[in-house]
Amino acid sequence: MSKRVAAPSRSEEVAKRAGVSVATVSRVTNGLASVDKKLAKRVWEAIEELGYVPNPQARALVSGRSRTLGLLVSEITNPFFPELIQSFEDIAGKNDFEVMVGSTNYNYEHARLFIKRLAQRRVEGVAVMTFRAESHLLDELIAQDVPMVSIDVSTNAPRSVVLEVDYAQGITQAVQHLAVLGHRQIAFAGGPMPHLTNLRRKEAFIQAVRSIGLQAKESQIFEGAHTFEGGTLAARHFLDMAVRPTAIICSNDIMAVGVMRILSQRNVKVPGDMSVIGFDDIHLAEFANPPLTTVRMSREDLARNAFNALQLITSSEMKTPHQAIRVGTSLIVRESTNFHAAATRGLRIKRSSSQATARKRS
Amino acid sequence: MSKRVAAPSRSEEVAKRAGVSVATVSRVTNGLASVDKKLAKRVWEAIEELGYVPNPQARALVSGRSRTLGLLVSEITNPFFPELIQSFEDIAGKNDFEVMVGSTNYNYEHARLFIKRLAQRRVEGVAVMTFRAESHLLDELIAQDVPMVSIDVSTNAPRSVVLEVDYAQGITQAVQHLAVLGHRQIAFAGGPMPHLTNLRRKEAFIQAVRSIGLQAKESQIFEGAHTFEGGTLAARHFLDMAVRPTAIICSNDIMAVGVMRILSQRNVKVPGDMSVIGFDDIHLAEFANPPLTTVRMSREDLARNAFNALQLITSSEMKTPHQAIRVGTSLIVRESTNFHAAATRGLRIKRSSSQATARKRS
DNA sequence: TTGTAGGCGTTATCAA
DNA sequence: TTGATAACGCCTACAA
Repeated sequence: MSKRVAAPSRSEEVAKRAGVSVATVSRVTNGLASVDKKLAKRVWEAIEELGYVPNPQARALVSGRSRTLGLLVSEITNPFFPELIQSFEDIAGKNDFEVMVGSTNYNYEHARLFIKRLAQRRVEGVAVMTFRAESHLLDELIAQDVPMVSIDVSTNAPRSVVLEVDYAQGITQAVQHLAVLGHRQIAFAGGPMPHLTNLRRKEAFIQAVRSIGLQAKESQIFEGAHTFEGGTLAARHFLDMAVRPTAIICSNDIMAVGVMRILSQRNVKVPGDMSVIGFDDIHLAEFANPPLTTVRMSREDLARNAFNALQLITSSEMKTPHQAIRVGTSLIVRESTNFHAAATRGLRIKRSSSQATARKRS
Repeated sequence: MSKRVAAPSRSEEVAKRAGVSVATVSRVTNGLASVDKKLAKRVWEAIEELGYVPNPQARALVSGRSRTLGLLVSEITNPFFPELIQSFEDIAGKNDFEVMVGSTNYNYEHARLFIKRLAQRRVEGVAVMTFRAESHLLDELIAQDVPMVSIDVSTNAPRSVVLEVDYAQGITQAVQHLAVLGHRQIAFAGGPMPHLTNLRRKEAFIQAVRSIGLQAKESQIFEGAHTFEGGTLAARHFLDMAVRPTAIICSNDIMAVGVMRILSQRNVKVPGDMSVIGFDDIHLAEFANPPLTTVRMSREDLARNAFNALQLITSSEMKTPHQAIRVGTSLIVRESTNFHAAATRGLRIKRSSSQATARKRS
């Protein structure tokens, strides 16, 4: 109820008011059982009246725990990340942790500076939520011996955990979804292959296509940039092929939007003439025209798992080191995919890896 | 060069190694002039060799300064904010401040919790970068007597500064841009008027329209939500009017995208049949089809001014209290605006507020 | 169950 | 200019 001004009160004042020692106040605020109920109540009242809040700096100093976590993303302005940041901060906040958010901006120096600040502030753990394997960065963190969780790329450092994204899950759903709609010429527009995540997405695609008995032709796989322009290039490539694909899976939503722009310019209707699928499920996907069918990678899952992993490492000293945590992906069907007239005759859909009938296109 | 592991070194170790006292080490790290050059050099060497980094918690404890700032936004996932957050963190980081980022999520309780955490962590200032006048929140902050900077809504608190966004600047540019293109029936799709920012945008529009000698008819002003759906509603409203506008200015980019969706569905070409202008200049604007002409409110300006204001309050005790800082807006012309065939005959464009010739539409 | 007192790593005050 | 040393606010043996 009461509002103090300026100088926050100290435990000593609380102690005085409650007629106990500061030690008892400390015990109460830390929930140690060994406090007489009556005293505890008096202390809580004093705390309430004074609006006392323990000084986290003093706490950190004596306990050696900063109750601060680091979160490193690629760019805050990349629409994939805000939701991840939000989720991570929420769960961290609920557990009384603050989080320092920083970005690599795809720039090693920029990232290094941030990591330096993390170390200075004595963070208790860092979540490296970037999709480029910045192994130098990981090394830097490892050298500081700070608990770490990363995506896809595992390290052999003792206090680190990796989040393994199951790209295959969602991409397989995407391919099967298209197959059910009658598509047999399915193309893939991927990102730069040096990056592990893109390689895995591509491989998941190839795997998925084969598993329904289709071939994964080289010409139907385009390697470009994960950008709008990358999408336009991919679209042009596929459109100019002798045998046009009837569907394009992009390894990123923004590429898909680029693809759709070119299709629109060339008067190729989506989804009438061409189905398009994205990856990530950023906001943009929903507002695209038409709304984009896409593979969702849940930022909430990523964040929660990252936080929990960090807690695990810090607390239980990890009996099972180098443990990997799986994070799923799943298809979100919107309006950019549909039946394709020219590719109607049935395909046998199957989930196992046994043989399926591949057919020639007429 | 050298990498330590685990336990960071303390100033005492540095002192020992350099053969000085901890006091001298402190003087060196804080750049106090009164240190012998030779000694200082020895200290720096020791610092380097040990990889010593001052413990910020201890520093904060004794200095009473947390070197932490708070940043409150509406939602991190709203594409307007990430750039603002990024800029704010960058400039703060460069000045050795950390920042705690939180969101209201348009939910008072959620915001209150965040503010509580800010107070607990003893932030030295808070930037309230939200566009709804959450005056309760401001009061909460004021009660804690923490330096504060807010947008649009000024308080009479001693240690607070307001950032006055000059909506009129960009909106006037937008209206004049349309006028030059021959538009005379210009409509405005605004957000909920209870919010000061929306009111100001609308008033800026009315002012701008009048200043070029046109009337601002009630029917040409739509009040809706700052959402995609809000845009669709606005578009329907305007499309169904007896005298259709030839251009629509939206007080938000996402509305503009909603407007364009309906236009596309009704086969109204943008910009051929209808020009559309947004507000904010979020990423989405660039990727819209066609790319959206919009009024940009610079997040970088906002962030920089907010940070500087906070510094000002904290340091110089502000000789001029309740000072307001102006932040400009400006038109970014892309492809959603153009000449309108049916509205060709010239308008006299003028920048001053003198009379202009208004003409009847034929 | 409670209180006393030492220490966490710095900075700031005072002598020297 | 430098060095002891007392804070800063809290936690945690250890004693009572």
